[in-house]
Amino acid sequence: MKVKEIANAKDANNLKVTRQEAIINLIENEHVGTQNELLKRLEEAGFAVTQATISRDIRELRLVKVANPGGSYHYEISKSNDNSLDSNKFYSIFTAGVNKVDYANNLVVVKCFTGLAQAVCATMDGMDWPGIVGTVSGDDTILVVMRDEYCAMELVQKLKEIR
Amino acid sequence: MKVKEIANAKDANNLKVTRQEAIINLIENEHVGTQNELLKRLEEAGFAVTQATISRDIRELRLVKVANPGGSYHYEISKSNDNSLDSNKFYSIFTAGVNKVDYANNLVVVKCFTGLAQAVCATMDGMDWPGIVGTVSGDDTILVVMRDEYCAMELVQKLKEIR
DNA sequence: GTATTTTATGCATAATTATGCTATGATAAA
DNA sequence: TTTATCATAGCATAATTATGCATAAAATAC
Repeated sequence: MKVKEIANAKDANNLKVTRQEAIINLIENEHVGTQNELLKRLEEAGFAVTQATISRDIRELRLVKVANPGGSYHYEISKSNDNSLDSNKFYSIFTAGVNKVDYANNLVVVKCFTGLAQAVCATMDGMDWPGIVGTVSGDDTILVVMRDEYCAMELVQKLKEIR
Repeated sequence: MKVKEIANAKDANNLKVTRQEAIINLIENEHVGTQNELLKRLEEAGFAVTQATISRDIRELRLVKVANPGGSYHYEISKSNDNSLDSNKFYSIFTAGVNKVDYANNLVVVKCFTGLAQAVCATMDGMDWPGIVGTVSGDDTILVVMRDEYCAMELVQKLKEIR
């Protein structure tokens, strides 16, 4: 295979990717209500595709159309995408960021290295564990409110196993 | 106004509400891919409406259709962090900002849309409710320490009424 | 090299969803 | 009471979105 062909291939491959990136950018920065609107915006940005392609992009990106309070619609990134947090990802963030885990009553305290609490907390929220009523995190500490003391104990046990 | 009329009014009013509750239930428990599918399920559950009505329900409930990894689609509840407070003058900061309220023991956890916890917390502090010992708020969660569990329960009840 | 498979996309159209108009019944006002 | 206003939902249809089929180009296999 010639070098130029490789280049073309990469360009072609990137085309879809960059277009999809552009789509995400667009819907994050303005209210796009229909695929045709998106089509026009993309055209302006130099991406000439048909509505069919955009429909497929939207499926691949798992974008969703949601109602505005006013009655119109706009596309946005599905928040359920963020939930696709596999345990592996959690483990690495957790082991990297957590210093100490303890509990008192129905409260679990997760001590993190400074600045990492937010990240670890977000990851923990994403795991959607049973028994968690809510979480607050500061700079280096996460406070996890559990339904009861037993849940707290269980969680601490689980977390200690991970480390 | 006669008693019967009141009853009818309430029934009529509840019809939409209970139907929408049924819709939420349905989409949470099985994969509903289209509004027609939903229509059939609702029929089975005793709600005879047309697709148009379902479309409107979906708009009101702000449900979204999202792609499954397999290529099909299903409806789900939007986890949209709608921070567009300004767009809706009808709602108070509380209804706009609060997502979920729960408690465990003497702690009340108020889950807010990201970034709104501070604002909501300030509003709550200003209300000067009885039984509140103190509040802490992170990015999206407020932790309210109550005098005791009974107070916590009461507060949660009050907050749920507001929403 | 050629053949085969895969990927991206357009076109036309099917499938799905949203909405203007209207009717009906409830609520509020006069 | 009578009239006006408001909310719900059906019907028909417009608007929007998804997809089967075809094509081209690229990746892979032979």
